[in-house]
Formats: sequence, structure tokens, C-alpha cells
Amino acid sequence: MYMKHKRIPDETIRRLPLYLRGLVFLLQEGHLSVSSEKFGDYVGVNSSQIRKDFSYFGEFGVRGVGYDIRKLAIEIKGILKLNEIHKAALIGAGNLGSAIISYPGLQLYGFDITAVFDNNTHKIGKKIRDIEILDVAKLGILKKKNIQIGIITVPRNAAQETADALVKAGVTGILNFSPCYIIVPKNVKVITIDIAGYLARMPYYITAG
Amino acid sequence: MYMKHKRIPDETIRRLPLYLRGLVFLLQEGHLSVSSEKFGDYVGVNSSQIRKDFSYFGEFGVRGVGYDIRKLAIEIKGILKLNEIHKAALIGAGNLGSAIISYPGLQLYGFDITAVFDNNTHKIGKKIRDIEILDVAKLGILKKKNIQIGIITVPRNAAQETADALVKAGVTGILNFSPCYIIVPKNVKVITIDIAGYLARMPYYITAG
DNA sequence: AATTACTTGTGCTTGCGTTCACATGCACAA
DNA sequence: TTGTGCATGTGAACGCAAGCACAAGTAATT
Repeated sequence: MYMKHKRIPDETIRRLPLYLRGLVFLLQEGHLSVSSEKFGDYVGVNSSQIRKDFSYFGEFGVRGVGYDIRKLAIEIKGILKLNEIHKAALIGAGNLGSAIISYPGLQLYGFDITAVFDNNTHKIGKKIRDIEILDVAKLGILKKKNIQIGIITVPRNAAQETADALVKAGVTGILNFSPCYIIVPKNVKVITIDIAGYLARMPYYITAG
Repeated sequence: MYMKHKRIPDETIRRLPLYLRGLVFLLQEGHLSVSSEKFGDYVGVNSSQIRKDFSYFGEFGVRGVGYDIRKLAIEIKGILKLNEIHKAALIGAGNLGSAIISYPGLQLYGFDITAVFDNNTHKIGKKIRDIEILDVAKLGILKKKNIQIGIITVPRNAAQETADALVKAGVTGILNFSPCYIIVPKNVKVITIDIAGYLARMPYYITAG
């Protein structure tokens, strides 16, 4: 097949995990192919949008028929670089940190949290889900373990120093759950998830007037 | 002062909680006024963007000086309807649910989770943070309690039915942490946060080639 | 009063993302 | 082989958002 080389827009990349998830579950439900219309209803995206998104990385559909779910899933995995297991470290073994370690959804994309850190001496040495909590001072071992992804679930005032330490330990991707902006070198990618911020918009949307 | 009445773009609304948070913390640090440049650096947004965003709801700045932090915070609170405490219910007292109940960031915006539900008989009757876990079958009491916001932290396969029950109980805003698309009547607002989905984009950004 | 230094508010340009609408192409049946 | 039905792929139009660049306005100083 002739491979197109269009740039994939950022917004499309943002939707790819959503698509991949949908495809995986459709497969589990026994489907082998799906139309953009049906799939759109399934994941909550306009069908035109879906066709355009898919078209950025080739012609995977068959006119009159639909898309081969398996082929599509493999392709999206390839684009997102999810073909191999990705190890991640989590810093901050509090409530949110514990919840994320136990979060079942991470498996689907091939993530494995293999290291957990905290600065609380009462927590260090204990285990969460069979993973020993290490002293945050020992973050340096991430380099040896070749872990490139860090998840920050520490209190707001410790977020920046934690990020600095992660960068120093060779991490190039940070998922930040602390409600603050953190500064990193240009070669490091930060995605901040401000949970409370999402909730904060709710009254605006649901209040009349 | 003459009040402009421009439509506030959705993307601006999305940033308002971020701004409000920044302003609150600047106040705590003792600042009374701030320039768009400084504030931009503080929250990680371009200064033009900040000026434009603020301009949608009036002229709050003073040329040559900057913005009055207190006035601005009050205004943003007003727009987001965060002037009064908002009660919310949480369904699904698992790891993630527990973490969110204990999440300190919700206070800042004036949210209070006053009801928790689960369908697990082992959990019903127990308490999380002084809040008794109720049987999800009793969701109807939300109407009496006048709770309009629901937070879904149940497993994927129970998300849609939970949403249906919430809608039936009079909820008009749903914050959905289950990794799936849920269907609700048009008058109900859903915001879905797919935690794993954010992480799934990371390898794409950080992997060379 | 005039000068300087500074910062806002905004018109305009540019770029990006979404959606429409239809030509294109495939599969199947007669 | 022809016709029918269906669903993709995409050019084009539209709409929204971001960022530039500068006029307008304020404060402080001389």
C-alpha cells in the first residue's frame, strides 16, 4: 500500500487513545469491522472527524464496508509508540498516587508503574501493590532502570522540585497531577491534569443565566 | 464602568479555573497586582492570550500598572458561578473515588462532596472521611438534598447505568472518570477525564523518530 | 508641563480544526 | 455485466483560537 505522509494534527493525536480504546473494546465484543458512523456514535465523535483523522495515516477503510478494527488498532498503536511496554515511575504515594498505581486502565495502553517514591519516612519501605516505596532521594536509579516517564502526585508546593529531580534522573515525559505549572527543559514533555479545574467549570455549564 | 458583553470563547472558559487558582496563590503570596507578562509566566500562558481572555469580560487592568488581583479573582469566580459552595455526590468508593474525596484542591473552588455511594455491600455503611457510604440504589435522595453534580468513579461497564441513575436523580452535571463515552440528555453536561488517555500520548511525544 | 517607562486593550493576520457534501470506489445481487 | 446501495476519502468552506504589533492610556520623575 502507498503510505501517505501528512502531518498528523495535534488534536488528532489527542483523540487517538480514545479511538484505540474504542477499537479494543469493540474487538472484545466480537466485532471485526466498523463504519465511521457507528464508531463515531460509540466514542462520541463526529463521523467526518473520524474519517479525516484516520485518513491522516493512510487509507484503512474499504468503501461501502468500513474499517478493519484489528488493522486500525495496530496502526494507532504504532503511531502512539505503544507497541512495547512502557515503564513509569510515580512520585507521591498519597491517596491519588495509590489510586493511580491501582488504576486498571493503564494496562490497556501497555504502561507499567515499576517504581514508587515518597519523602515521608513513615511510608518509605512499605509497599503498595507489591511495589516498595523508595526514598525520593534515590530518584537517580531511574536512569539505571531506564525509566523515561514520571507521574507526579505530590502536593503543589513540592511539584517543581520533584519535576527538577525527575529531569535530572533522565525522565523525558512527566504526567503532572499537581495543580500548578511546572517549568522543564524544552526536550521534556509535561502534561498537567488539574482534576479540580475540570470540576470548577461545571457550575458555569449547568447554572442557568 | 461600562460593561462589555462579548461572548466568552469556550477555550477561555477552560482557562479560567487555571487563572483563578493562580490569582488565589499570588494573593496568598502577598501580591496585590500583577502584569499580564508576569502572570503568563506564572500560569504558563502567553501574555497576549491572558490580556485577550481578560478583555472578554471587561477592562480590569490599568495601563502601565497591571491587574488588580483581588478584583479579577472575584470577577472570574462570578463568571464560573463559584460564589457559593457547590455540593457534589460521588459514586464509586474505590481507590480513585477515595482519592478524589480526599483531594485538597476541591476546596479552593468551593466544592464539597457531601454524599458517597457504592453498590458493594461490604462498603455500604462504612465511612470515608466522615462521610457514610450509601447504597447506590438510594441515589434518589440527591433530589431532596438538592445536589446537582455527580462524580463517577465506577468501573467502565457500570458507567452508563450510573449516569442514567444520576440523571434520574436530577443531576445536571457529571464528571466522569470512567474510560468510556456516556450518553445523557441534552440538558446534562458531561466532562470525561480519561486519565490513562493522557498517559497514552506520552510515548508519542517523547520517543524519537 | 513635558518626558520617560511601562502595560493594557484590540484590530488584524495567520493558522488550525471541524464539518459539509460529494465524487470515488467497493461488494453484492440479478 | 450492469445496477444498486453503501461508506470511504477529501476538497472546500467555515468558524474559532492564538499571537503580533501598536495605539492608547497611566504613573512617576524632572
